[in-house]
Amino acid sequence: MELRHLRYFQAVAEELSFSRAARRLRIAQPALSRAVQEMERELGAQLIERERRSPRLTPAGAVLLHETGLILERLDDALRRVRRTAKGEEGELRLGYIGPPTRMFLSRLLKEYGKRYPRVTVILEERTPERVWEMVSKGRLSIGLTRPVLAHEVLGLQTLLLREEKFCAAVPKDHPWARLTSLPWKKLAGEPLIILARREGAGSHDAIQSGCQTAGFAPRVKHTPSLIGTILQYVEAGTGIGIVPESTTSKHLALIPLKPQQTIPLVMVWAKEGDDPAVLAFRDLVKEWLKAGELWG
Amino acid sequence: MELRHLRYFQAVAEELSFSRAARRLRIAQPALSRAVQEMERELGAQLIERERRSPRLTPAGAVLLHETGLILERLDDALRRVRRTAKGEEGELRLGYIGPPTRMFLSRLLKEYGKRYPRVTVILEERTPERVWEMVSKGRLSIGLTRPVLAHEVLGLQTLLLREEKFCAAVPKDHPWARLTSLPWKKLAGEPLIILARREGAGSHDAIQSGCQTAGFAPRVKHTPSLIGTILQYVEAGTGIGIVPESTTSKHLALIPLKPQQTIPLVMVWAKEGDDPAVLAFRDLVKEWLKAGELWG
DNA sequence: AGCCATTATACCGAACCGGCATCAAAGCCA
DNA sequence: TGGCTTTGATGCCGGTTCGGTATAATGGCT
Repeated sequence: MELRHLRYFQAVAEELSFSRAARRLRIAQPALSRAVQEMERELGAQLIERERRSPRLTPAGAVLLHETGLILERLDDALRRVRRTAKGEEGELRLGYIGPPTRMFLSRLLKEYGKRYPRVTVILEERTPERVWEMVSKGRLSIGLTRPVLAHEVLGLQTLLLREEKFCAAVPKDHPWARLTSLPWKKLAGEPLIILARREGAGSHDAIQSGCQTAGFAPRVKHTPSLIGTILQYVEAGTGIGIVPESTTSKHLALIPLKPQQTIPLVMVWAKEGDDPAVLAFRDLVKEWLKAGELWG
Repeated sequence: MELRHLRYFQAVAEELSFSRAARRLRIAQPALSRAVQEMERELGAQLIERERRSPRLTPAGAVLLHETGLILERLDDALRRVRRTAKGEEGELRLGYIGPPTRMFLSRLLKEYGKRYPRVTVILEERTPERVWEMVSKGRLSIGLTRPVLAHEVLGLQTLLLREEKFCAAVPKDHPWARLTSLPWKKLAGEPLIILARREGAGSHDAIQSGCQTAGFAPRVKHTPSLIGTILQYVEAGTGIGIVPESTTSKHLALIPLKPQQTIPLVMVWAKEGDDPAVLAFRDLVKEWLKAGELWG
């Protein structure tokens, strides 16, 4: 199946006539007949009924016509955007991020960015920390907001530290610990813990493990859901104690910083050789806000 | 530009290597180089930087990769749907309609239809009455809900009368006429009238003209907006008297039927030779509701 | 510096695409 | 009803193009 087939089919389906469509496409009619036949063979479906004088669309043909229109239109639009991007007339910023720790500033940041650079289309992709790294290094994302991962200086990637976050214990508001201003790790020994699944953030998971080890005990992990929100649900249900970064927010729970401080960084990451002005501008905006302390309010 | 180019580019951009991509595509590497070069020439834009050992995407290339993924995915999906439609495993109902007079029943009707035939995808297209006819006759729509137009039996189209609507004068609730239960056309002589633009519904427009002519005067038309809603706005602002079909609803206005009755039909229209089960089912549902009086509540 | 891997170029054969000529079928008209 | 016209399908041919092999050029790595 090639675009040629789609374009030819579209012409025939719109004109409801092979010969008229052929004239419109400036090719001979037999070529059209053959192209449509090829499509029908490949799809194993009749697209056009030709019994009568003027052909009619089958239901399948009607579906295809509709989709074809959208696809060709979309392609046209895409190629136009590519050309304009190459000329620097517009840009695209593909931003990958991890949800919870960016919630505090991301929407504000994007609003400001959109105001300053209205011709840049922003594409958001929420992924796991590792996936963000991988996609940035492959050029699928232009910028990532994520956790550091094990071996990352390897590839031509650069990073900027946005914040060091402390870990907190999350407990119900009526829990005996709820009023504490800090909590030693060793108090968690034996408690049922709820922490993020390792595949959703190896850094976070491992930092917690190491916090416990330093305090001299092995954590009793009860659940490892994939979303921070799910951790909070478990805690609210009284299933155990959640361990979350301090940027987490919750109405019904108390967050108590753990001591000694075990932190996990939030970083911005990008490809070293990026000369995309849209990306440069975003990096600069983040640096500006970081200096002014506006990122964290 | 052909799909081949898009597929090839996608492979290269994903692998970030011509030779690896070539292996994945089971073609030789030079063919790939050529195909990408062709694209770059056609677009007048560099997509991939090849200076270093491993190629990198330019901003334009990144935009194209993103769009390519969506387009190819969409195409895949479309072909799958076409195949399934041909086998009768799923269906598509492309329904064209005019907004205001269908508002009373359309959402209820579609809900019921969706419940009875969950495998049918419904595609809605709101258009002008003429456009609905045209699209049905060309097979772009499977069913139309619209006004009759001048010469329509010509094509192989069939119709079903859903309703004869009277015309009403729309006035503010505090207007002297607001309490009347009917209003003779001739009272409108000299009044500033607000009626729908002719291109949005020649039938409606002409029926109003003929109502005035029969009453022996030429209407003083003040505005002809393209939307019924706009007519209501004008009337609320005290700009004049609106003429609308009785199916119009408004909180702030009074609608007074005009006498002698000048009516405009609402019809369902479809292609005579339609054997699409999804369309058949819809027609039957409408007939059923029409008989039971459920269409108009 | 030399080797290896990767991409670009040159050339060639084969496949494919489109054009022409022709055929079969269906409407249109007298 | 029978010829005329129009439309889509089929067969065949020539030219373009697509992909493969061989090879050159380039850059990274040891």
